[in-house]
Amino acid sequence: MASIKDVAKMAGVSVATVSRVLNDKGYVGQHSREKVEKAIKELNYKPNEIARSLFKKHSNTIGLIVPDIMNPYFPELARAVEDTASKLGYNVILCNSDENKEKEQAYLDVLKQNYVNGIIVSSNTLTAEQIEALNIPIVSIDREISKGLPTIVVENKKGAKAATHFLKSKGRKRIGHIRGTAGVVNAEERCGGYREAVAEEPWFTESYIVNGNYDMESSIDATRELLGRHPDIDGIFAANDMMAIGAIKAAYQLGKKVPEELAVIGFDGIVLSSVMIPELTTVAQPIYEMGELATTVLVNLMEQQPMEKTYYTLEVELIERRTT
Amino acid sequence: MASIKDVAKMAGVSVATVSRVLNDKGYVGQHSREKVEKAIKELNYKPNEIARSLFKKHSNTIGLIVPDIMNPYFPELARAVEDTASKLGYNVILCNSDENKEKEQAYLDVLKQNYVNGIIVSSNTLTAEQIEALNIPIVSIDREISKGLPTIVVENKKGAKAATHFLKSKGRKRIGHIRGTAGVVNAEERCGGYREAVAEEPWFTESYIVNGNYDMESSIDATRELLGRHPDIDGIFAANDMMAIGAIKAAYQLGKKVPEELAVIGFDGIVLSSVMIPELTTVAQPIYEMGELATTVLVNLMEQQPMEKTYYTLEVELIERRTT
DNA sequence: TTGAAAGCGCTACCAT
DNA sequence: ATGGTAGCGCTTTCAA
Repeated sequence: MASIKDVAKMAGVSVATVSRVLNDKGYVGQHSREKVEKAIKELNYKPNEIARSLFKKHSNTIGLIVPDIMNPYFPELARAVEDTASKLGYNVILCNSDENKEKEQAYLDVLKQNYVNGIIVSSNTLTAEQIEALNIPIVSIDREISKGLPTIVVENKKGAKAATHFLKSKGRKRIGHIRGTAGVVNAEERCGGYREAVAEEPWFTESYIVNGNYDMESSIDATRELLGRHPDIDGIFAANDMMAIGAIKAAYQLGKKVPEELAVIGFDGIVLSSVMIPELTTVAQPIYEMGELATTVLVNLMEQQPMEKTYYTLEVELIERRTT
Repeated sequence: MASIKDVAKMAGVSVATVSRVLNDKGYVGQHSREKVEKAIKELNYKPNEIARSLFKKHSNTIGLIVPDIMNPYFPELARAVEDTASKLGYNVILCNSDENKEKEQAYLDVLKQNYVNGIIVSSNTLTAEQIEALNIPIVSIDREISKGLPTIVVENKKGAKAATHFLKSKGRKRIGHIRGTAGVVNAEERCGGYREAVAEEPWFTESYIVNGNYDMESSIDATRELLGRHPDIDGIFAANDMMAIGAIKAAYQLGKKVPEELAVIGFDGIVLSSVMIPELTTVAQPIYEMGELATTVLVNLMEQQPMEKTYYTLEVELIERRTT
C-alpha cells in the first residue's frame, strides 16, 4: 500500500506538503497541489487511518453497546446509528453486552484502548462512576444513567397510560398489565402509567399486575397466571411487544379469541409487530429517530460543540392494528 | 492515560522491557517482571491498541458487511460473528451496504484504511476483482463470489426440494412457488429445488412460479397474482420466511384459511418464524453456526493457518410448525 | 537479561 | 509557499 512518502516522492515535494493538500490545511501552491493530486490518483493512495488516529488520539470510530443485537428492538437502532455515523465519517464497532457488568466493562476498556471518539450505550447496569472513570463522550439510550449525561428516552409513562386508556376506550372493563423486567427503569415507568390509568377503577387491585421478563416465554407463563387469577380480564397492556406476543400465544392456548375476548396492546413498535398475524396494536417508539439523534448528539459532544440540551424525551405513538 | 513510558519510569526499567512483559516475549528477569507488573497494576495501564496496530499493520478488528442489519436474517449472524470474534480477541465493525456497489466499495476502502485483519461479507454485487484488489482475507456468506474464496453456504436446492416434497407429503395437490429476487443465486437454487420436486407433476407449468423480492410486500402482491391465476393452489413454497409471511397475509386477505385451505412453508428459519401466529413451517438455516464458522475460518485465514477446506455447505433443517 | 534507538504513517510546529 | 523534523505509543532489532 502506498504511503504518504511514496506520494511525496512521486510528486517531488515533501510529506508535509502532501499532508497539507490531504487535509486542505495551510498554504499550498497551485502547482504543488496539482502534482500531489496527480500522484495520489496514480498511486490510488488512501491515507492510513491508524497512523492518523495515533497522532490525533482518536480513531473516527464510535462504539455501540447493546444488550443483544438479536433482541428485535436493536437492529433498527443499530442501523440508525450506523447510517448516521457513516454519513458523518465514523465507523461503528458493535458490542453485545448481555447486560453483563463484566462484559460491559471489558468492552468499555477495549473501546478506549482503540481510541474510539465516543460511545452509545443502552444498558441497565452501567454506573455513573464507570462512565466518569472512562472519560470518553457517551450518550445513553433508554435510561438516564446520571444527571448531565446526554440521554435519549421516550415518554414511557405517558405512552403506558395512553395504551391503558385506549383499551378502556375500546370498552374493555378489566385490564391487566404484564410488567417488564424487575428493576429496569422503563418497566417501572410503564407500570406507573398503567397504574395511573386504572387507579380510580373500583375493580383494580395489585393482583392485576404480573411480572414478565421482557421476553415471550416469561410472558406466556405470566399471562396464564394472570388469566387464571382473573378470568374476567378482557384487555392486557404488555410492557413490550415480545410480551404482548406471548400474551396472545397464551390466549390461544387457553382458547381465548384475540381481540374478541381479549384485547392486547404492546409497547415498542418493533418491526415484528406489524408483520405478525394478527398485527399487533402497540405504542411505538421512534426507534430509528432515537438512534439518529443519539448519534448526532454524540458527535456534537465529541466535537465539543455547544449543546443546548442534554436530555431528550421523544414522543411515542399509539398505532392501532388488529389485536384491540 | 498512562503510556508504556510511564510504566517504564515507575518500574525503573526501559520501555523495551515493559513491552517484553506485555507480550510475554523475550527474556525478562524475574525481578524486572515483578516491578513492571506492579507498575502496570498501579497505573491501571492498558496498552494503546492503535499504536500497536500501526506497528503490526493490522488492528485486531474484522469488518462485517451485510445488506441491512434490519433484515431479520442478519442480527443472528451479526451476533454469532461478534461473539466469536470477541472470544478470539477481535472487534467487529458493522457495515450496511444496501446491496449498493458504491457503498460496498467505500466500506471496503474504509476498512482497509483502518487496517482490519479481515472481512466477512454477505453480498450479491461484490466481484472477485474487487476482492483481489483489496488483498485482505475475506470470507463470503451465502454466495460463492469466486472459486477459492472461502465461502459458507447452505443446501439451498436440497432444502427447497425437501420443502416442496413435504408439502406433497401433506397431501397438497397444487403447489406454487414464490421465487426470491431475480439474479440472486440462492433464489435460483431454491427455485431449482422446487422445479425438481414438481417436474414430474402433470399439472406443473411455469405459471406456478411467481417472482418476489424477498420481502413481505412483494410477496403479498405475488401471492394474490398466483392465486388469481391458479385458484386451485393449496400449497405454497416461498423462497424465504418474509415472503412466506406475505403469502399468509395475502391468503387472509383473500379469505383463505392457513393451513386448512392453503399450506405455506418458508425458508431461512428467522426468529420471527417461530414467534408469529400461526407459527411458520420453514426450512431453517443454521444461521448462528454459519456466523461462527465464517468467523473461525476467517481468523484461520488471517493467522495464515493451513486450511483443509475452503467451501462449506451446511445442512438445513425442515421445522414443521403450524402453517402446513 | 537489558536498554537504546529505529521505525510504523501521519500531522503540525518551526524554520526558511 | 515549502521542507525538515519531532513525536503520537508501541515493537523489535542490535549491542552491550
